Amino acid sequence: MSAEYRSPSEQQRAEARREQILCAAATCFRNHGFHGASIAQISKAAGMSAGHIYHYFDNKEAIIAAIVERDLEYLLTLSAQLRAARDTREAMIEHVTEGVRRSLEPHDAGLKLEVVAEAARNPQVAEIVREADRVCRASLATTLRAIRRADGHDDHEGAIDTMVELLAAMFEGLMIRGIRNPQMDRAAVARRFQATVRQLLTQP
Amino acid sequence: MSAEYRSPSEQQRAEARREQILCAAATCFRNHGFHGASIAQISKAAGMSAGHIYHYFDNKEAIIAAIVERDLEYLLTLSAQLRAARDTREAMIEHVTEGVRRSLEPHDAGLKLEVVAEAARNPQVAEIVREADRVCRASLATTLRAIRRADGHDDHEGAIDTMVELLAAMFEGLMIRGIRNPQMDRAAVARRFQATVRQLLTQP
DNA sequence: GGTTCTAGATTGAACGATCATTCTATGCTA
DNA sequence: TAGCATAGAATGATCGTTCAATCTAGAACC
Repeated sequence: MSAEYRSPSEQQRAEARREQILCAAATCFRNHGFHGASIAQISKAAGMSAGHIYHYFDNKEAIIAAIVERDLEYLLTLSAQLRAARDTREAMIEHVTEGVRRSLEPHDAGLKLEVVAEAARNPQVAEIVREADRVCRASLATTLRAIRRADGHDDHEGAIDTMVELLAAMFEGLMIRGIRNPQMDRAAVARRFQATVRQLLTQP
Repeated sequence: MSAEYRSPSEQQRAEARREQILCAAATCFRNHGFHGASIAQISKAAGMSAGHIYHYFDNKEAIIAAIVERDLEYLLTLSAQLRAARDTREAMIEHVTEGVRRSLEPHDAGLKLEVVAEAARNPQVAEIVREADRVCRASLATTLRAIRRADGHDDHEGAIDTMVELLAAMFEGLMIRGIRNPQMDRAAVARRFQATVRQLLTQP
């Protein structure tokens, strides 16, 4: 077998191994934080030796970076789905409940907050996070513009971007709320969010 | 000097020492995270030996807990100030700009996100955070109820709590937005936030 | 088809650094 | 001189990372 050639099954196997490490690392990071989780813990969770992890990742930072990069696709596929809907505005408003539920999922929220906190102090992570956010904002802005145009509104450039920021702040803030106040009335909050989004989309 | 008695100057000195440690620790936690910051770093930043820190705090966790407890008063004094204003509603809307500015302050936001991320995994920190949040929510709810009553609205119990959650999510979410998208148009976002808060307060 | 060979997969011990914490000795103040 | 404040060395654990040794699965040859 030459040094360059890799059989498909070998590539698959390597990819599966990487994924195995990333899943284990995500769990450890969620439970102990980026610096609180050790390679020893991650390797145990991934069911392999500590040294072997270094065959797939240069160092611990590279694992963090890889985890951050994985989480981009959800909002993109959502945005595409909404645009494909018959009535994009109502589809989006309809989807608010699901968005609230997702933001309150402690499983997802914990890791995402960990990532943002790390981005606040680690320039390498910050760059990845900001690029991903840029892509998501652009996608959401396109959807929003389509909705507003369909309703006959002609917003200037910055107005759409500001709507995107408000929407993002609401749902990202909800991740924090879920941790700070786990007893909140989720159904009532979902309804209030829905009403607020509707106002935002339909205002003159 | 008896074991129990402490002169006022001694108490002051001890309190100043504690504060010195907490300030240094806050800086270190903000820059490196809770687990990334070491006692050695904190002691160097505080200008004292590592061992001496253990005269004032049982362990590293106790420092974290003390830092979390310090950050309660801002929202409480704000809430009281608003209620003391001639027109509480307009005072609150007026204050949105300042609130947006504060949420986007990376200095504050970084540490607060670090605290919330820690609360998501550390039950001891979670308890402190949730109690502080409970107090803040109650205070904000009182202010909101006063505004709504003054305008002749009679909201049922849960409605006010849900408004509080939406407001909190917006401003706490803005801390995340400031990290994920530092280039956002802050003035435009502030205006949009102001309009949204106004709609929230004046709706039927 | 069975044997040999080989190169990547994998392990676990070893490394030096650093961690939180403890302890002892000394400085200082009243 | 008594007792707290303080420093800094010592401790044992654990950290991220490296490395030499072993395993294993398939290619090559007979």
